[in-house]
Amino acid sequence: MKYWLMKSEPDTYSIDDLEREGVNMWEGCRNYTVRNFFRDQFQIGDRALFYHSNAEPSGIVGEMEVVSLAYPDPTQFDPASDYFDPKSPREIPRWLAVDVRFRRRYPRIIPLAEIRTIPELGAMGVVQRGQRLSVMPVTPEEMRIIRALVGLPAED
DNA sequence: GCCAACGTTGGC
DNA sequence: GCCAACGTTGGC
Repeated sequence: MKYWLMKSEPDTYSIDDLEREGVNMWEGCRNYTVRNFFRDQFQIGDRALFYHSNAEPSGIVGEMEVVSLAYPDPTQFDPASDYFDPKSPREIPRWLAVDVRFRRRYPRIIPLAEIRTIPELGAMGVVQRGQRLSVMPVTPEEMRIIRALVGLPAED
């Protein structure tokens, strides 16, 4: 099982939305590194931290579970979508999506400012200057530390 | 709202 | 295939 961190602006899609809906298609990623993570590394059962970006405060707000393998993101073919990509060939879709399921909301937000104070979390992409990937891997040790911050066991 | 960082695009 | 211009991300 792999661990991930996935960012969303809560004004666009928040953990409240995911908690209400249960399962959601994580669509609209238009970055090749993220596309390759989806294609090559995402597995059903992987866990992901839900991170609110451009938020007050920005930080980790809960966890979700990957419940599908990657599949072509339908929004790339939808002219009405903000994510429409007219250059993506239908036969070889350029962009992928995965389905995620709500697992838990943390009892409190873990703000980015707090993550920055923990030396063992210094390698996380989310604390690194200029790191803008919306999906990035998290190590088991980082996951353990983050869960401990909110009183959860390392395994669940 | 500002702006640094960096991925992507496109001219050549 | 280089690289400048442009657009986007996202913290502050």
